[in-house]
Amino acid sequence: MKKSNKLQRIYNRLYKHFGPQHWWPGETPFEVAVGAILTQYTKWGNVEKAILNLKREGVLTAGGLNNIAVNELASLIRPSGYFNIKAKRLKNFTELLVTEYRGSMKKMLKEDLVIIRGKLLSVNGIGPETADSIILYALEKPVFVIDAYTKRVLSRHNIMEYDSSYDGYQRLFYEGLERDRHLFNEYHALFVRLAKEHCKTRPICIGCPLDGM
DNA sequence: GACCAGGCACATC
DNA sequence: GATGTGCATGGT
Repeated sequence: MKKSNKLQRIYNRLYKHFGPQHWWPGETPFEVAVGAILTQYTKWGNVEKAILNLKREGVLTAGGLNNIAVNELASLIRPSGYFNIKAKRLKNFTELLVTEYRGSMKKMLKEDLVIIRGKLLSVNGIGPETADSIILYALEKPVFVIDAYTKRVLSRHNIMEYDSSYDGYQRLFYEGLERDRHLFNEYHALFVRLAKEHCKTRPICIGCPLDGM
């Protein structure tokens, strides 16, 4: 069986088992991008509390975050952890958005995928996973997001060494699948669901729908 | 009360 | 290039 077919078969199995995941939770592209930064090494439930605070204060916009004092922003996002460093990261992202795209995610969306990715990666506090989450889930362009869940599932099932590089993981998907943003969106969300329910921190997966593949 | 969570930058060798 | 460390809250 070719690798490419295997990746597609895994996707088919997961989709049949779990159904569509409706990602990303967020009302606007800007909110999705903010969530991508806040969720760095942090549970989503904590991020939701921070986002609610930003909404309540009416600052969940490019202009809002650009104008608020960094220490005030830090206190609002406190529940998401690492709040001082993340406040700076949100400021850095917003600065890029304002200076390069007049504060508009729609304008950002119009630029070439590779150029956008390079600009995001040049922002202090945005690494490959955060950049790709923004590109896939906020801008709806086809990149595959590699996170701790993706790595755990693929390594548990002997498809990749856990410590392989980010690019190495991505290549696996780019070589094996159609470059389709709907597919990449659903696939990554399904990995998260699978990891949370079956491939937990313990060194084996229990009741995994991928067993026997 | 320990342990973990959807990273990233930076220092050091 | 590999390895180690700081950043911090909230749930289990």
